[in-house]
Amino acid sequence: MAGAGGKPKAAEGPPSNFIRSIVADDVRSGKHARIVTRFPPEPNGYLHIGHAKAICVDFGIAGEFGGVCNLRFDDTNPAKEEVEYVESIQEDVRWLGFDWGENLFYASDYFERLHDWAVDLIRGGKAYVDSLTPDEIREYRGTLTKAGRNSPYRDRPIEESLDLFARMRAGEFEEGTHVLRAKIDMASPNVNLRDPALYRVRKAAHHRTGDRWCIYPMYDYAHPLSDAIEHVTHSLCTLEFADHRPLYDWCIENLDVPSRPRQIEFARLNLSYTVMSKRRLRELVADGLVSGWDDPRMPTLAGLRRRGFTPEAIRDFCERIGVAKADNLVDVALLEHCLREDLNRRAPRTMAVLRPLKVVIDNYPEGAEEELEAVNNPEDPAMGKRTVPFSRELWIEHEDFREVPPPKYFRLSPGTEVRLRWGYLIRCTGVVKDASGEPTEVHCTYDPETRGGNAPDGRKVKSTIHWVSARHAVPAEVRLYDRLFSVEAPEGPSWKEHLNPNALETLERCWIEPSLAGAAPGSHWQFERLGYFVVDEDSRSDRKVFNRTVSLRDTWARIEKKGF
RNA sequence: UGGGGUGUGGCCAAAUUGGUAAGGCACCUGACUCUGGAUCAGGGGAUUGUAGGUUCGAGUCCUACCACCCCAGCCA
Repeated sequence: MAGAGGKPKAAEGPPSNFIRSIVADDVRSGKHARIVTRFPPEPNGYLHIGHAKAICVDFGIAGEFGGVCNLRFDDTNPAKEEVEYVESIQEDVRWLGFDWGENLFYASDYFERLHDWAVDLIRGGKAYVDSLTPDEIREYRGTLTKAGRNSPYRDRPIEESLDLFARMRAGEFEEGTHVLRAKIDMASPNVNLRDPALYRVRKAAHHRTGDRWCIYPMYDYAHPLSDAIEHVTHSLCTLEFADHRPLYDWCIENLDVPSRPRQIEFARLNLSYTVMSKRRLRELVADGLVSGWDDPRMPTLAGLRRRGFTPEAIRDFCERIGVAKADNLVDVALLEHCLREDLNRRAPRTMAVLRPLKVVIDNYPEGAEEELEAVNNPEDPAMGKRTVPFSRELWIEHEDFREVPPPKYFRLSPGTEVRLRWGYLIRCTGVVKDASGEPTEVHCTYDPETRGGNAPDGRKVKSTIHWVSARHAVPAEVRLYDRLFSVEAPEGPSWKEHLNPNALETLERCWIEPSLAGAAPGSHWQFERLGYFVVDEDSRSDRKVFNRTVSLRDTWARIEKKGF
């Protein structure tokens, strides 16, 4: 309780945004008894983190106001859609942490009703069958600055349109010969209103309706009506559909629909150092530039999941970026921050050596070994302790030794003493090098009095390094991932030239501590001082593969970068 | 040159009816530390696209201008 006179603390809660305000107003005014939104993916590709933003907005708003969010597949174009995608999309939305309950729908569920409404439009003189060719239609449409002209078929008798439309449905016409158009205004400054197509002939098998239909509704017609059928109150979509809103409203106003949804547009997410369009992601997959939709370098949810991202981190990210109407390019560093914050809490710490360098502790008895106690997560004592084996020969990280240490380098070098994490203090006494001068073996002595890491005489050491006992180490493969592109905003026709060639580095000869031998695929671990890693599905029981999800913040890397 | 949308510190993004620029990320410094991790404390940085105007007072209102994004699929 705040003391008398204490200033009221600003209410913590989701940051305000314009959509939340609109919905809150509508709830307050009693306009809607219950809020309904929908997430309407087209099953023609995998979901990416841009979709995650939309999902969080759609489900988030509904959830906040005690409403529901439907998952509705916008499957009105059989030529591009596949069941593989409807399945992956459901998996990804569920993985992200959202539940549509019983509300799984398909626009194709409404084809019959949509068709009947189209007939109503024709009967009312509000739509007509056009028999111009696609090229002619384009020509008649005019340009952005010049009005279009009416099709010669625009005023054909209603009965004739009705007959033609019925025959389109019956499959009597080939694709491109006839199309049903709304009769609106060929001179509209908004080209979307220049008698937009409502139905086209498509003789392709649909993944749900098979070959029952020869005509398919266009997005601009199917979407508002599907929303109305589902009693969606707020139809949230991205900015590029703002120009379509008048058409969205036209459909609703000209038909006897069961409810009046409202479309609201917000800016889509752009992330630095990656691409976000399905077209480009599909191209990366098709060209073999990545291993698939779930390549850990991809911004797809499947890729991020395999990379080791958690749904919690992604949701947190989506909340932090906000919702507005300005074009944006969000720094991927924010995503990484959210990830580290989540993984720091949940990932047990372990030790793994990625680029091994042998250390021999000369004064440690040959053949001896012992178990050292290690804390699993200093952030969470409940995660307990484990034991790690120690012996005379160890692997340490190659970069943790420098024969000639640069300024401010605190790690091992001839004469210096460091702490082995959870182990002893060791002092470097010598180094063995190969013909090219590369260190191959470092010799040290240990101080038996420092077991566990502390010196009885209180002397301090400037650095603690990780290690793995050579005799006990388990071999593993580690895949180091980095950002997919080397430029912030890969654009233009040559966008693929900016792919980061170092986005994947595979290390085949890594050593992990024995406790990691049974790590389950998908489990998250911190390799101390290195980063967060996840067990990849490519792992076999005798050979684990780890993906680096994200590195730890590396102050030394920054010092070093500035220093030289 | 038509229509729609947007412009707030490097990147996102708030700001009840105009009242005197939140917060996060990034960056820098210090403290602490058996991860150069985490954590904590502090700091730099905005004439709110520009120019005018209204007002005691404008990011919020008015005018003009500039910049950027989207639209001419029988894609979504």
